[in-house]
Amino acid sequence: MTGVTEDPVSAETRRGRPRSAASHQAVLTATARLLTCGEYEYDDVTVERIAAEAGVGKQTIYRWWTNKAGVVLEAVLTGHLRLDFSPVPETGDLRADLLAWVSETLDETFTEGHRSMARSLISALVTGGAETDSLLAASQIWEESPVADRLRAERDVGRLRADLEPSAAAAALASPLVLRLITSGRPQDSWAHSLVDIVLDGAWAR
Amino acid sequence: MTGVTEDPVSAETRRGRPRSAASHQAVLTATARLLTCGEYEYDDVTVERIAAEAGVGKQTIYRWWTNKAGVVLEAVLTGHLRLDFSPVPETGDLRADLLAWVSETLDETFTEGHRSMARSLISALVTGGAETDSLLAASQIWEESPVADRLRAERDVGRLRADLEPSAAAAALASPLVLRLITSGRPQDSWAHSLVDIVLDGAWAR
Amino acid sequence: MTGVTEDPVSAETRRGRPRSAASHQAVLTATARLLTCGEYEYDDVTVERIAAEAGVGKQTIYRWWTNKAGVVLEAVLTGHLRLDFSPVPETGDLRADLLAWVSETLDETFTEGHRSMARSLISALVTGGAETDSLLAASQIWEESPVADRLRAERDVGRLRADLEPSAAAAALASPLVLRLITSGRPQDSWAHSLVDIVLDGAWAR
Amino acid sequence: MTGVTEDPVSAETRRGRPRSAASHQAVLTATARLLTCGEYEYDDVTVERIAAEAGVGKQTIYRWWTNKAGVVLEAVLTGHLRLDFSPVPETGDLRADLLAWVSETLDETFTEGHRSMARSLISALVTGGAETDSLLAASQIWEESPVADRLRAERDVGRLRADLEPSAAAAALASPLVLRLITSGRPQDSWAHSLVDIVLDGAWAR
DNA sequence: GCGTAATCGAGACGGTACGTCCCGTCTTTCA
DNA sequence: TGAAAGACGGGACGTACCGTCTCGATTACGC
Repeated sequence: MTGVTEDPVSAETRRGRPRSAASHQAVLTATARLLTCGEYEYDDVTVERIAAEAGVGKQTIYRWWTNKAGVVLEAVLTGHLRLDFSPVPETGDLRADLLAWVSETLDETFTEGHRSMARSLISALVTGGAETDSLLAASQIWEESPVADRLRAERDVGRLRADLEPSAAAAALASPLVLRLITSGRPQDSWAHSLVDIVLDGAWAR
Repeated sequence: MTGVTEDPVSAETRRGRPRSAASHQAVLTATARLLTCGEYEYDDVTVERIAAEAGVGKQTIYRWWTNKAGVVLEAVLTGHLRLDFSPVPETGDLRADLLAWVSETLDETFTEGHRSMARSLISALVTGGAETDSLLAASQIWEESPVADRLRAERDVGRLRADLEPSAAAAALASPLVLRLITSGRPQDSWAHSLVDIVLDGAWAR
Repeated sequence: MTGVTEDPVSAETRRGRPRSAASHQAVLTATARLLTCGEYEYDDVTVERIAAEAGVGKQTIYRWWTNKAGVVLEAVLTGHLRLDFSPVPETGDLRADLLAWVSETLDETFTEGHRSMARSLISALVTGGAETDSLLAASQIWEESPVADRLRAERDVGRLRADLEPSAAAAALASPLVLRLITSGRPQDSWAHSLVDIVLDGAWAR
Repeated sequence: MTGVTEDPVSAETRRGRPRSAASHQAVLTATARLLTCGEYEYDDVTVERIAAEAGVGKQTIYRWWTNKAGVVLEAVLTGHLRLDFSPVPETGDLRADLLAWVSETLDETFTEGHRSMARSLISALVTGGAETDSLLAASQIWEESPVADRLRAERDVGRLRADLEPSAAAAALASPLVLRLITSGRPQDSWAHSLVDIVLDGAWAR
């Protein structure tokens, strides 16, 4: 969407003060819009296109970010572009909840829109260089995920091992899904359920 | 393994000069050589450079593959370019072996060379479009990993649950490492060890 | 007429399958067809296109000619591709006849089809190298033109100077038209008529 | 002189950074330099080489001209690249002067360097398409030639017919030479002298 | 009448230039 | 005076042809 948007907010702010904050926002929302519209992959979303979509000069983008990866990454980390992990259901039965979450996640995210966004995020990280790494490092992505939160809660009420590292467990569960998401196709449900079994029960024979 | 553009119909009676398998191979080995020499990242390895290194015309590359990503990906999947996972030690103590493997993997692969290659692989996947997906889908990358092999062996002698899915367990262990590898910096050893505990013992309190 | 690369020695005892005269003809007619259809300029008529149009292998063309210029030139010189100079009218009044011829030539040839063909011929000469030069040198293009014929006839009956070189006079009349044909647009009739006056009357004041 | 793609409308209020006249000039001088240095023919002078020689991006060339032919043609028509016709001697004897000029022109220009440049010019014309035609149409190439100038002067002092069209006479003299220049080899001096006789004396018997 | 040899159409080969697109920087004009 | 517009130098892309080469199939001649 381009021409129609004469945003009243940006119209007023344009007067006395520089539009800087408005432009900054416009870039992030434009980036999110382009990436979610389903028409463009990461590589197709050029800086020029973002600038045009945001109604912003290219230089304005380079004033705030070092490159496209930074823009995309900030769009993700600030929530303009959500890699929407579903919330974990709360039936009281942890295994059933996790199984439900995995299934839902697979169903929800194995749509082209979500895959494209995940790829974009990874691309941004991969091509972004050192400063994007630090951006992500500060984001505590696993620690704040719905899965980690749930596992932490279960541990705190004693249902899970006291020495459990919730972020590690969440990573063990979610990382394989993410890798599958950006690479191969949707895995079998049985494969995903095995994952839950492993994380909960471990591999040892009893 | 033939190129991604290979057509089963053409197996009948192809007219004209047949495609040169030698050129095909030369491209893959040249790609591997460039990516391994430590001098170039994925983006620095241009199609023209590959062609020059392989002593091949650029058009020949585009005759076999749709783009650079396809070339790199096939180089990986055919083993010309190895993402060298360390072998798992065999002391008899599975936990100790996996811990050792994780530590070694972290040490070995968190060198710029390995990270670069991982980034290249991911870039190829992410920019490659649909046909690279199918290439990877057929690759059984986790099923063939040293970790999956070891877990399968342990299961077969009864030390691990009979219903264990080795590839899922291997994914639970390795995927988080891969994601860290291509994104943030080297994780703490303690974080990695938590991962081993989860995969072996599970999360449940005893 | 055989191709420029034809070797008289080889005509005697050639082994193997003889060259196909049919293919040779097909190439020339295909070249003429492509160049006259109005769709292609000289540069657009590639060897590949000629081969396809003629239903002939590319190598067959290179077996007979050294390059495209040779093909086009032979097509012209053998009459497959005619640079149709109109005949000169024969009313008995030389000046009127030449004026009429000039006007008709301008009208007829300043159509895109003819211009394109003239350009093609010139291109062939310009890009063709030494052997195409000799081809043309042997063709006596001005000596055989309708204008030269007419001037020669008039000279032989004593109406023109006995020492007149008909080919030079024809060149003086036709060359400016050809150059205009391949470069600028149609000249004024008055400009063309001045040309006739100069060739007939000369420039001296009387 | 502005480029062929220049648009009169754009003269009003152009936004953004204005086009660099310096780059425009640099391209033309670089083109002339390459074509004059004797090392390259028209086909050897690639757009990339021009850009490099001019210290200019390739895109900048395509921003001003539609193709290489346009560049070369403008270089010629703006005098950056001179098709150096010799000046006509001034002994007072017009016939002797023109004969001398013809001989000198033949000697001077039938060197590979001049032929190469003439071929380049013709190639540019022939491959340039419609917009190069208009460029040339406006160029008055014959009207400004040394020969036309001399003829005009002689007419103005009454030695040549008052109704003589100098450009037509110059064309009658020079065009045959140009055509010979780009096609066959150097003509006989006698042939060239016949040309002068025709232009001065005309063809009629006296 | 059977091999030998050169041709045929077809199309891939190593090259090279093309014209387009994008990067990240710069230089204007406008509000 | 800050930002939009857009040209700049640079460089990779994917396409189109060039002229050569290699296929299987075909077609003549000489043995």
